[in-house]
Amino acid sequence: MQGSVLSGDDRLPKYMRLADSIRTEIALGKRRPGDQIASEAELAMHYDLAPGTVRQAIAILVDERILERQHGKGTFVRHPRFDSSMFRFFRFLGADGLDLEPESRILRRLLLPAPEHVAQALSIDVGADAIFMNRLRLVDSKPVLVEEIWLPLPRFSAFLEIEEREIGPLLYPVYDRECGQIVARAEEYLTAEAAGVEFSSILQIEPSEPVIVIDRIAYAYDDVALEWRRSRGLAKEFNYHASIR
Amino acid sequence: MQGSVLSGDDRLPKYMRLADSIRTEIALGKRRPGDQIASEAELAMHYDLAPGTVRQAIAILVDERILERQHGKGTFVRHPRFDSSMFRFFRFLGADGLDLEPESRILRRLLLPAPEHVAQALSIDVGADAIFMNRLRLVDSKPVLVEEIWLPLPRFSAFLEIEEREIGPLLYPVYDRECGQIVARAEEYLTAEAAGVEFSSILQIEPSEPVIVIDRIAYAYDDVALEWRRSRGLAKEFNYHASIR
DNA sequence: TAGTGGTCTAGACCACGCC
DNA sequence: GCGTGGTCTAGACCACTAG
Repeated sequence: MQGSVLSGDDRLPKYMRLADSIRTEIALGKRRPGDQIASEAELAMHYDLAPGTVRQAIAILVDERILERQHGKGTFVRHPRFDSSMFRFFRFLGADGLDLEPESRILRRLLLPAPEHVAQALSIDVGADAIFMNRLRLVDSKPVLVEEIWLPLPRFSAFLEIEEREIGPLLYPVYDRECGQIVARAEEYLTAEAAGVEFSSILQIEPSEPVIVIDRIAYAYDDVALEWRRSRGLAKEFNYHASIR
Repeated sequence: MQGSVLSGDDRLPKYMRLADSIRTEIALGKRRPGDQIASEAELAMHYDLAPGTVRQAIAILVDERILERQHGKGTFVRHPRFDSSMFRFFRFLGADGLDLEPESRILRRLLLPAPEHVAQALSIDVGADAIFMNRLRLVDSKPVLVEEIWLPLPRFSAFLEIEEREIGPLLYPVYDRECGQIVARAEEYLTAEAAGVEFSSILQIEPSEPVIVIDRIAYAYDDVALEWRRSRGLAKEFNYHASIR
């Protein structure tokens, strides 16, 4: 049992360096969502650490929602599942009172020069070609959400080639399957404005009606920005809940 | 050092029962924000626990933002300070580009029968008398926020007697000082709507302009609901940020 | 029954803040 | 120098899951 050595700055605590090491493995794709990682005892043996130190490292990653523990089974790379997270903001109820996954209709998908705010978020050059996509989300054939989505090249070049019928309402599984890009977390910025002429006609409301605007930047495990998205939805359907301490 | 015994359900882990016990002490007011709690070694001695078990208990309360640890100094009851937390949503910048604490002007303060949604949130009877307060918040003498605030009786009866000039822009310190009520956490619900005639005239905007509506229920350490508040502010000034994983 | 994470013990030594 | 929390060790035993 040749004790492997922790890499990284040895002035850092061992539990941090072990957490970094596991996080990096996941970022590199050596471990994928759903995979089981080595048991605490195995990790302790492998890195020549006390069990408590290993637990501390895993606790960090559980807290970051990168891993999840299942008592009696093992520790697993967590499935990030917030593609349909607009449900955190909007409730789309069907006739039966149940949540509906809005249908998706792609209006445009093409290469365009990235505007400044997008380029900056995605760390690409202003004016460099990027994939732009315009989607409409509908419930009962009624539009509820418009999305503008930007994806950087060459990371997502495969995305332009996919047939439209292969793209369902959930994009992040497509990014993973077709482009090998896993979205691990996101930052969202929220505001509200009057719909205005452009979006009121798309959303079939009055130009003066308020819409919620949600900007989202999605990141990979290694903090590379993968997607910029701006969604506009009817304020009427919007309700957000937050706990503060 | 006669070993005290942990109270509570002895089927629960000891670290949870210790955390409950400390939390209860704070809820009862035996420990107040800013107070230092016993050191880990003292707690371990007092309850006849291993140091690691005590650490685990404290970690829970640190995670709940009830305690905070300061290396080399001790562990303290945290000061909940989110009265001015509208800053998490709205940025009110002065001419110098710095954050401003909006001034506060009380429009009304009186006893009224509680409407249903308020009564439910505060766990009082519908129609029972409660304190209602209407405030306007201003920056550079321009209105930016209107608030409707409800407080339950008899808990807050002293609040009606306070002179208006003693009530500053921050209410929670007043609740503590004058009524002995400490706000420990809150739940917020956010939506947007057109201002409408009533609020557009107060906020000096067009009735069609969008406003953000934030409902907040504030709770004590023992989860008793202390305050119901609805704030309306200019959507233009609003920007909210959230990280999701 | 074997293997996993969850709880708990009983320490040692280090790093920090303060006097 | 002293008391605090932070890191780390080296285990034991319990509770849960699965074959």
